[in-house]
Amino acid sequence: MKNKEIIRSFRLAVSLLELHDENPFKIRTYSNAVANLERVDVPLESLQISDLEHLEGIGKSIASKIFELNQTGSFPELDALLAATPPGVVDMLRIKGIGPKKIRVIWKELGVETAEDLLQACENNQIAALKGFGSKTQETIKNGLLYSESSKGKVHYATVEKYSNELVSFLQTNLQTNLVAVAGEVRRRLEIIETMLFIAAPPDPLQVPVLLQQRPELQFDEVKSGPFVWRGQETQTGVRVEVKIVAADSFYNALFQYTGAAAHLNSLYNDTDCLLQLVNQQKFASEEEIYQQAGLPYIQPELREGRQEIAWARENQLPDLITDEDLQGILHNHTTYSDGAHTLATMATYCRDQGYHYLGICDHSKAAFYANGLVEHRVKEQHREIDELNQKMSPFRIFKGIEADILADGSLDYNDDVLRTFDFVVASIHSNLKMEEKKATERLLGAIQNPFTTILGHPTGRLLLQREGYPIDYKTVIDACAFYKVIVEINANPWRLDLDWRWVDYALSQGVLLSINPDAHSTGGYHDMHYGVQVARKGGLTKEMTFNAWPLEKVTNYFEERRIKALAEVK
DNA sequence: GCCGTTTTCGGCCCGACTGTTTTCAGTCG
Repeated sequence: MKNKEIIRSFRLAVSLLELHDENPFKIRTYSNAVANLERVDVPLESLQISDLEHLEGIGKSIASKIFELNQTGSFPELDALLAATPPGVVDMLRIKGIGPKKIRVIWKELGVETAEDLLQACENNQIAALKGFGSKTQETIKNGLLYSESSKGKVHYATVEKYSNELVSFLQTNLQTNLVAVAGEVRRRLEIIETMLFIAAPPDPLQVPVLLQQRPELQFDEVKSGPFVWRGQETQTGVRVEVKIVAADSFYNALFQYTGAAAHLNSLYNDTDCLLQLVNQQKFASEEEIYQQAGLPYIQPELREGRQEIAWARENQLPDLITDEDLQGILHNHTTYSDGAHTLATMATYCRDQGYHYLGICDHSKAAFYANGLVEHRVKEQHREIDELNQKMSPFRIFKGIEADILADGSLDYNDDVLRTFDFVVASIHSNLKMEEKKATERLLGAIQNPFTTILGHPTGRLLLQREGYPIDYKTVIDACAFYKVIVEINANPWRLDLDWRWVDYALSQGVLLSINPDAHSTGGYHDMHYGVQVARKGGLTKEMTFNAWPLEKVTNYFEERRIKALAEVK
């Protein structure tokens, strides 16, 4: 069992223990164990019970539970807790804004055991009438339910990327043709995927369902399928799968038609004709040929959303999109100083060995107590270690950064004397996420105006498919970043991808630089940068405007100049 | 349930906010 799955099981156990009103100290122990397990960087399944017991926060009891999880996929106490809880109540734990205590009340007092009943209870005002509840809590629950309902069957792009490539290879190999490709949302690199769509031109259409039947993870939906379309579901993720079967000479027409969003296909490429009409008129031997026929340069799939790519193409102004290989360094990363899994030295070495030239360490600041945020003397300690490593690892460079919490009033949680010791500062909101647009925007503006703020971190705090970000006035925030020369982060974590790519072109139009930051909490986290690049490309981001695609020297100078300017301002 | 002893019991991480209260419990990060 992977560490992540083990941790997930214990997290569930924590919630269930809370739900069943168990001893709070026992709950705290489990919860501590989760926090400690997150920092373990060896596979837990490789450890014996005696090794497990030596881990911090893990005693005899939890050690044997971890061991049993590995053997059987569960442990008796978890099974017992699950058996004592209706599945619908377990699902309710996912709703943001209410926790186990409130769920317990709803379950016990009202006998609500499913999401449907819960929604009904909200509609009937039964929730608001409960002791300790009110109309706002009821509204929160209702919104949470509707949000999770709307998230059903949807997954993050990162969840399907590898799988969809594998399925293409599988079909190509077994159909003995190269004419199989990913289309649709996945090819356009949308951050959320509802359907994995494939186009295949097999020698014999009947081969496709036969082959797909060999895949145990795929469930066939006979009713929705036809002779030239296979529809079903990938059962691990619940995401829909669709394979369109076409003749070889229609392959590129189909690929084109099922890649672009409707708005792209319906766009006029001259004064009278749209791309869809064009592609219905004749057969093409490549997508390049289609655009050529339309008198346009080739448009990358991720841009085909029907926004302004046609206008760009018509003026020959298509951006030269950023690539994974363009990135020179990795900014905004955590270490064991705060809530990361790997030490500073490990994070630095791995970064260098991946071929990058610089690393920005941005552990949590002191207000983030829950994440072991750095109080002032630990900042100094970290800076000493960075100095030492920089000596050893030169010309590779570690920048002293911090992810400073933006407090409720828009100020940062260190004073200027501390802020001045960093090479750069990523300012992010982590607390009080429930805000009106005006308050959230003003809070961000406060941070943007701080002369020490270098980068604005995950601007909306959203967690895709889990919670919406706080609402912000994007234009005002981006305009302020332009005015105060603050770089905007594209947080590359597949759950965040925040700044949303739909605002990248506006930021660029205002001259705002963007930085693709993984927010890595382990060395593996660096690889999330790939997802950041994907959405950045959708937004039209170029190498020139990607801050961490700049070479080391240029980045060093930028930080230095900004710091000097900040020091002059606060004097 | 874990830990660290004043070493087999007793104590056990925060701070802010919200929504509900009318002094505080629940939730979040």
